[in-house]
Amino acid sequence: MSLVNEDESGWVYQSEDTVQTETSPVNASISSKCRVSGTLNKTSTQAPVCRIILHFDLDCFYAQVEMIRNPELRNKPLGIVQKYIVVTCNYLARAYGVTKLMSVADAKEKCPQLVLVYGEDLDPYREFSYKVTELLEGHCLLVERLGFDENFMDVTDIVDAKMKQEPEGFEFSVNGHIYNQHTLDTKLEDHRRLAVGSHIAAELREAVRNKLGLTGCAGIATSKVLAKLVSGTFKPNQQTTLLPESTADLMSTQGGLRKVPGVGRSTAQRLKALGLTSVKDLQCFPLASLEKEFGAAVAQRLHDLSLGIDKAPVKPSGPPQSISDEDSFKKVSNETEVLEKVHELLSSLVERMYKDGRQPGTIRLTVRRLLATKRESRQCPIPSHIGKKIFSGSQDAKALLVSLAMKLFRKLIGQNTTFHLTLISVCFCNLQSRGSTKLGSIGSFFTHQSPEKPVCRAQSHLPQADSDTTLWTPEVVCDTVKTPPIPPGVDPSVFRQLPDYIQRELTSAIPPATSPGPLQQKEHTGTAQDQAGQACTIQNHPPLQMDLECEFEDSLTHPTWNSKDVRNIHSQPTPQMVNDEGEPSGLHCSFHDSAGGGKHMDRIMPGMTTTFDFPPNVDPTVFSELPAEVQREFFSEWRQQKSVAKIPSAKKQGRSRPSKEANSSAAKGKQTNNLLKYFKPR
DNA sequence: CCGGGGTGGT
DNA sequence: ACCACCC
Repeated sequence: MSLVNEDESGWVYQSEDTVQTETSPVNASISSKCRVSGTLNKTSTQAPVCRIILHFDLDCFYAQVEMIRNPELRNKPLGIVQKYIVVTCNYLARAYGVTKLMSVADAKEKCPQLVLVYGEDLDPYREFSYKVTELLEGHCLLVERLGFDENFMDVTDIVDAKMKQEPEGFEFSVNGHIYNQHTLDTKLEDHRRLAVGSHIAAELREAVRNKLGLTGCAGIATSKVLAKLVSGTFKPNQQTTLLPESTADLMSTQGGLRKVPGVGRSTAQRLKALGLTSVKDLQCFPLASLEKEFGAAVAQRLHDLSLGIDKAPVKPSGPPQSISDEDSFKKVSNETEVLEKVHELLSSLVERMYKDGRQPGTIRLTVRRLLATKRESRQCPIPSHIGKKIFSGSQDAKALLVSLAMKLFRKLIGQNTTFHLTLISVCFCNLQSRGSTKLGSIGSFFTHQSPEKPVCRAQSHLPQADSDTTLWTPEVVCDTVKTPPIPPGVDPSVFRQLPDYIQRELTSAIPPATSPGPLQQKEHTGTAQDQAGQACTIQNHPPLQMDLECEFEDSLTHPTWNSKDVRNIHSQPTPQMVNDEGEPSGLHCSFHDSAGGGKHMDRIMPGMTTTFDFPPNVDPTVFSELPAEVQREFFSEWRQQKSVAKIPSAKKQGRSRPSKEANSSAAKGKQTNNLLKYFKPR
């Protein structure tokens, strides 16, 4: 990037950051702030100042999404599980000591009543994630995603605009916390601008909460690193503004170098080898010495970061650069199994790719071998005739891609070599926008939508009435409890440190000592090596989720099923609708999943008991012994029957397309009957 | 390092 | 193709 940027206003912003070499690094970080020297060619009276950067970080995002999808989970300690790992959990669970990336066994030990939900299918999270980004983009186009649950935003221009509007004697104030309780000095331009930024952040958080039902934290600062680091100061659902004078403090109070975004595991190791473990160590380390280890560019960046200096602009993310799907497992060691996995992955991928509306130019296959920490990959171009088939939704696409992927696989593994894989991943990249030329470079955002409709990058897991309707619980959850007893199993010191409303939620979550609903523990009649160490119930998450997943999956595996139907069906029910359906509710049956159930179910630890929405006339034991394929097919068909029975019509979602092969319902019906007969009705 | 994703640099 | 980084 060039040193000089010119923005629309005619200002010339020039970075002037030769400060690092100065005497005290700490002072440097303060004085260098975000100083910009403005040379103007327009009428203006003031020197332009620093950028105002916001960082948004949703609170335990996956857990929030699951609590929206199934509000019954709201007042329960909840963990989201992938394979045998609790990847995240809500705050109730955290109060019991459950943490991110804890094993299911450990988590259950900390919190026996922990409710677990499978989170291996990322579609719902991806969808909510993009909804958040899109909402932010509605206010300012400079939005950069970081993972699914964080966004940066450069609101400098909005701040500038608002500043101009304010009357002369306007009283500036900061919304939310100020880091270190530093006092706002309204005589300082930077302070005023940050104060305005804090109000923008508050508005945006409110919008996200009102429109999407999601809470999160925000950090307001003058650079991305600082905004990010400061946003975590007050944790759930709060925001913090960093005034530049507190920069050194923020940086030096970071636990270790690993806390600085940009310093990963390997960099931290190398720094440690140089004797550097704290942020201050790095700040004080001579740049020249750093350059010997890392080269000039990286050294400079690291040094900057240690001072909270981050010149990286907020880069609008736009639509994703790649779309991938992966699966990990204990063992895949023959080509047939590989073929199966690749088929599964591509089923989901092709559908996602189609909904995206772009055409992938490249496919990549990645594997991880047993005991290998490294991954290996091979990639190749996708012949454009195949790419077009994906784009147009042709059912042939998948088979062609599977054989392409298998060629890549052989290139990786060799001909008749033995192998033991623990992961396979397929990735589409080099995504090309097609058509819709008027929309120009952002065309990919909008391709394939009906003109008035913005893109559908995501699918349909959102509650239907999308405006301000109430799915989530209001802010005050339970006012009635004044001095709550501390729930059993909770560390009292931890408990007291929790925010008030969490404490209230926690206590209100103490089991009413009545009948164990479907959410309660179930015994398991353990089989082989019980990896989880103990029985646990994974919340079915259905009825809603099974509806969604089964039908979704089915649409991909069934050449005969027009996927348009699928979108219509699964976009229909809202979570509440499903809940109060009063349906004979398909008893919640549990069975050992070793034979597989829904997507990915077959790879869960053997000892785990799984709760499903289950047809009443089917013997679970018999069912569990069926091949996974058959189980899956059965489920989707059973679901489909239920859905068809109760859903009159529906609209919306996804790319609309010509309903060519419209009715294969007949075929489906037949298959269903064929499958159901395995279970001898009545 | 686990998980299922993503990004960018060489 | 791999490496680093992020969540």
